[in-house]
Amino acid sequence: MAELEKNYNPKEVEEKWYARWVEQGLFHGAAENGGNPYCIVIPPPNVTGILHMGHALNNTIQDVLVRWHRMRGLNTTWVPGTDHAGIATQNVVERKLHSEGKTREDLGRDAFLEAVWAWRGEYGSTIINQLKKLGNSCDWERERFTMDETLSNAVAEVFVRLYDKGLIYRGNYIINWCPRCQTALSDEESEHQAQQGKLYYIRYPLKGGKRKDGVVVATTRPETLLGDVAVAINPRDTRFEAIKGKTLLLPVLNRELVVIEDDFVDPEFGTGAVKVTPAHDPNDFEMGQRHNLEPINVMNDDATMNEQAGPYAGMDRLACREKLVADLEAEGLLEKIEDHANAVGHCYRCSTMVEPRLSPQWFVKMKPLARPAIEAVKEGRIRFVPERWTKVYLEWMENIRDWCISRQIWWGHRIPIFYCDACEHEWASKDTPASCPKCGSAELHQDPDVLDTWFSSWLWPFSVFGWPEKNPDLDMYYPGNTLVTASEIIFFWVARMIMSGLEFMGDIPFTDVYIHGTVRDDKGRKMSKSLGNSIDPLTIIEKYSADALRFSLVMLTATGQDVYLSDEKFEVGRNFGTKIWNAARYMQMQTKGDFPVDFNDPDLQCDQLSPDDRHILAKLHQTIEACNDNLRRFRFNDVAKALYDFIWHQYCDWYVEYSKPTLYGDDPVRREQVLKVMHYVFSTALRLLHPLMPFLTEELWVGMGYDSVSPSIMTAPWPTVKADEELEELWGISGETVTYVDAKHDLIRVGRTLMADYGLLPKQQVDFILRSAGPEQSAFLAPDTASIAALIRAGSLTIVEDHETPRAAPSALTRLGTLYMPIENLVDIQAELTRLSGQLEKVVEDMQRVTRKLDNLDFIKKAPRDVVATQEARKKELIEKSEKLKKLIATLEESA
RNA sequence: GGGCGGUUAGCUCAGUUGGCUAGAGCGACUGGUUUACACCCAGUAGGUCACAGGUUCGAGUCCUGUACCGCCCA
Repeated sequence: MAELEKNYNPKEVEEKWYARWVEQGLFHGAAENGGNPYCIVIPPPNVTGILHMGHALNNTIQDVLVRWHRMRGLNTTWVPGTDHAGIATQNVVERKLHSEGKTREDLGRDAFLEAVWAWRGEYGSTIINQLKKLGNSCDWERERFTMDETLSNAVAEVFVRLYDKGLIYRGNYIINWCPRCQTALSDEESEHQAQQGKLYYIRYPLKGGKRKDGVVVATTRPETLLGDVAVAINPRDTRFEAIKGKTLLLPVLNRELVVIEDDFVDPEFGTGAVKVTPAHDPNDFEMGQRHNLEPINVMNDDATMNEQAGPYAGMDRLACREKLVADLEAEGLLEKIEDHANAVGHCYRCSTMVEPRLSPQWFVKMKPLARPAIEAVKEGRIRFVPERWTKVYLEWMENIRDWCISRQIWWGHRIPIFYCDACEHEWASKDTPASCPKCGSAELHQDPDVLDTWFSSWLWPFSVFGWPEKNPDLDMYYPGNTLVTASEIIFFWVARMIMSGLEFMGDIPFTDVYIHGTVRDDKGRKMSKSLGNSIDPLTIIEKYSADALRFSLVMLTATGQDVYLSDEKFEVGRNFGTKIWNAARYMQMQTKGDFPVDFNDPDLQCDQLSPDDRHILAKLHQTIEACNDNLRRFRFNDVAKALYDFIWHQYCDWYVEYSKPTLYGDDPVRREQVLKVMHYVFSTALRLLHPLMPFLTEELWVGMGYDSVSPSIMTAPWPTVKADEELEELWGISGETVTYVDAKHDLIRVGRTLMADYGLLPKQQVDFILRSAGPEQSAFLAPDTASIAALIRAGSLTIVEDHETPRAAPSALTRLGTLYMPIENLVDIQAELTRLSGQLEKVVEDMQRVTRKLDNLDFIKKAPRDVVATQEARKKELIEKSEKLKKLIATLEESA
């Protein structure tokens, strides 16, 4: 056993162990090892990503699960990797090119892609290296990238299958267009942001009529009126009889507009008449289809106005809005402008305002895929934790819309659709064809677009294992067990993985979806680079250690609730680590040299165990049970709390303190027993804590010599719970003993409080007297007096029987008896009377409350028997307490 | 507009099937150079459980409504 240093050095320790674990292949799971599998696939971070607290929380939870199951002996793998983040990565590389004065068009497609791969080679493992700093026990041999050959193969395979099945189609619909990224986005990638906008009321004149004969429409986007082809009213709205069937004139352009009647129009909104712009609004598009209207697109790709916008051609959409509004006002056609709160879509990658726009894109037909995925969750084959997310999932799935999967960028999986230039045949093919299967022409071209990154992510649970190729890994690890993620990604990813798993594997991808909270700053704001409020996990690791980061995060994060963080909050974890380190140092000082511990068999002598030994053993087993229970229920903060309380308060505050007289004493038999108990308890606690604080626990595992039985704590067996009967038989642990020790702790606290109240210091060696509550208590107490006195920091403790009457002294009631602190010339009788009267008052109040309950016949009749019994016992206890207090007060008054 | 979450000690939050005498950490205050630890030890103070009704023998917990904060969807 190497001597532990006075101070724990996390940085050195963490680097050392991580390297060794990887070197020894401890993170790797393989099908050929057999056994029961446990598999988690990581939510792949963007290859452009930088570690933030959300990742830290997400990965810590996964690592806790993985380490726990690995210790339980399951064949465990946690597959890591990154996704190629099409838009984000392309943006990064384009920005870089831009700074060199180049565009991607200057390079051409192939050279540009080479540049992206080069960028990925240089910077793509940043986030992976950061994940390693957290201590994640990912199966690095299985690291995957969504653009890897096998994963790309899976993407093509899936595309072709869906295309041939008729579930992928090309269509001209309104999509979300990002003018900055110059690509289509899916509905999920357009983030609605609330903003204070304006509602413009614009008069559309009646053709051939007077100015006043027109109709006023309200719009939030006046610039789109240039693409108007109609004005719509609700057929039941009687206010517009005068214009039904008439023709209106579009302001400025004087285009002729028909008046249509459509149920979609909400008579309550604006004036009840709305402009119809089929090329720039999804609802208008549908109305246009119903009424056979020809859409007019008035914008270019970059959201400048095109030639259809007449005099506004070439202007940016917002500049156009400004100019147009001014022109309308000049013409007297602007009735009014109102403030109007609305939500506008923004690009999830660059936050540019999204433009709804008519455009030919590729879509996946989702309804058929959704059906089985809805069933899987409804039937409970997949479970959301916390459960409330089930509803969110089902709601979305039941109203699912087709998925726009084409992107007008270069970085990503190119759509495997080929066109014959000769016969215009269109088909999907995994491999690049040499000729048209229909007419044999070699004049072919491939669709220029690439697929949405999520179109590869949704295959992740099986593509990482080499699907569609059949292999043992896929058999072993699919379906996986738990998916750990945040709520933001339920639609993007979780729902789609369930659909793809069922469609292509014929089985669910995982059984549990654990949704953790969002990490926020201490003011409740989402952490973001632009707000500058992020806390960098690496800084925290530097300052407090990865273990501290992990433990604090888990301790602070209640199941599924958002967590508010600030720097100081990580002190909890650091302090806890230091506490454990010092407890280990204490044990090592006592052990002096190697002390063999077999954690499977602590080899204790039952008849040599004290109540305190039994008490800590009982609490340890309660803690194992609490850990198991809470881990199973994904209640990680309760796991952290149970361990914190056990190690710090039960073990360090009580047991270690209790051990001192024995370990510094001269009874070799007792000494050995206590040391064995300590090592058994400590080695077990370390294993329980390992998933939360992997580094510290490994360092101590080896440092304390426990590696003689199991070389690494990572692969040491997870502690097993012993049943109460077994504990009793093996070590004589009974409820009575545990109750006694709990009561003893109270007694000691009460003694300390008396001393503190009187400002007495240990060096004053106060002699306490305890009038025992009865012979049973006396029997328990007899061998403990010295240790109790030591823990109170008193000079001595004398147990006396009931009939003896101590003289007036500060005193307090405990379950084991009445404690007196007889001190010469120090008693302030009046102060002591006040103190005791205060206590009596409280007892009387409690007694009244209990009595009121017990006097209530309904309570006696209807409450369960044990609840009534508890109240009766409590009443008895309170009566005794009040009598004793009265007696104490009387004694004091006599001596006053 | 629809849905979800939150409101408990000065702060951050637990509180699971109603039995609570409402807990923890941090902070505050008092004391402490006890032979593991001041990143520590001992002790103390601090709560109308957002508000209003209801159900119940019994409500922080269940139901209805209100207010405020936050998130998601339209």
